[in-house]
Amino acid sequence: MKNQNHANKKVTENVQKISEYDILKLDNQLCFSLYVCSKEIIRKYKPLLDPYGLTYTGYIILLALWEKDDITVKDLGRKLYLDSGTLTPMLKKLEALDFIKRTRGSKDERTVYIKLTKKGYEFKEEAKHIPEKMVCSLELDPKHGKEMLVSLHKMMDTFSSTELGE
Amino acid sequence: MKNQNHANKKVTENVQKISEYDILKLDNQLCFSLYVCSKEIIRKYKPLLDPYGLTYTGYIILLALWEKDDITVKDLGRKLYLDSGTLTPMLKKLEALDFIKRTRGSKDERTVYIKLTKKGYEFKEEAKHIPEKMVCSLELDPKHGKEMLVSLHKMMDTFSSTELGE
DNA sequence: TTAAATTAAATTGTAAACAATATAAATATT
DNA sequence: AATATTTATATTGTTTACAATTTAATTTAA
Repeated sequence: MKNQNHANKKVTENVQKISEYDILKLDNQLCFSLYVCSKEIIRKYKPLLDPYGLTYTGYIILLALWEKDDITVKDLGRKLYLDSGTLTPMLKKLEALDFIKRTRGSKDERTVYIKLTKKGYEFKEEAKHIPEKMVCSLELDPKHGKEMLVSLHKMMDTFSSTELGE
Repeated sequence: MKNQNHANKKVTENVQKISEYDILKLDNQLCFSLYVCSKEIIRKYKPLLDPYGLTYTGYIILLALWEKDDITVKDLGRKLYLDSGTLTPMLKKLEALDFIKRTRGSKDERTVYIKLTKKGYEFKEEAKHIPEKMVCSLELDPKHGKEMLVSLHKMMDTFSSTELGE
């Protein structure tokens, strides 16, 4: 008990005075660390994707298509949180690289369907090794990684319900 | 026991077959959710920062300066994970808005020191309300938020040690 | 059935970010 | 001291991303 008291006192001494401005400190800002981590991880992807002529954005488009092929630009945008202003040029590039094919819907001429080509489909086999390499280079504790995923997905749910709502 | 067996069987039926490709699913990719969350949160900052002529990047530069004023471009870049290609034009803009002042070091003419102006310093008072509003709009469980911060900072440490190392 | 409103994708213009390079100052080497 | 190397910032060119607008097709309302 005595000991505990003593310990507490020590802590109190060392503890920094909590200011009303603490909320403005970079280290306390979730968005800043999300922003830095995503940028830096995407930078780490670069050397792994470069050999295939892919950028991170091209890569996540393929990830989406491997889960569900033959999807409209709109649905792709909903899945990836990207709009046509970003997707249209990106998809043209992926088509030029022969990963995908874009075709106007016959029933509704406004929609454009995105389909994987043979090359695009088969690239999945090669791509399996990309996340493996990334996990290594991040030296991330898998348990914390999973917890983070859960929290981030909760957050993402609030985004889609407010803005891109259905 | 019998019951449990039965339950297990049911679960096994419902459970999706785990494939070697699961690692490629968007929902399992940490980077993708970091990327989406940071983008979407930054989007939420926009209406809060617009009235002051600030972008998110300008805002985090001010956050850094409120913690430590009179800092070189290099140190600012280290803190914010940004390079001079991004910072130089950004800092010129902040100077034009009279938030900061840029002055060449007298001892070492290569360095540029960034100092808050009166307006820049006083804006801190106003800015206090920005993160408060953000936290609300994110409806984030504070406990999960803190856990996430810890994990993200661990990750950030690995970035700086490898690339920008000192 | 025509006019108005909505929708999907494309386009245009702009800002952020980075890679690569340039410039100029400081430091190290010979 | 003169040259080479390193360092800090600036510049240039390119890509990603988004907001805002346009175009064309579809749906709704009159």
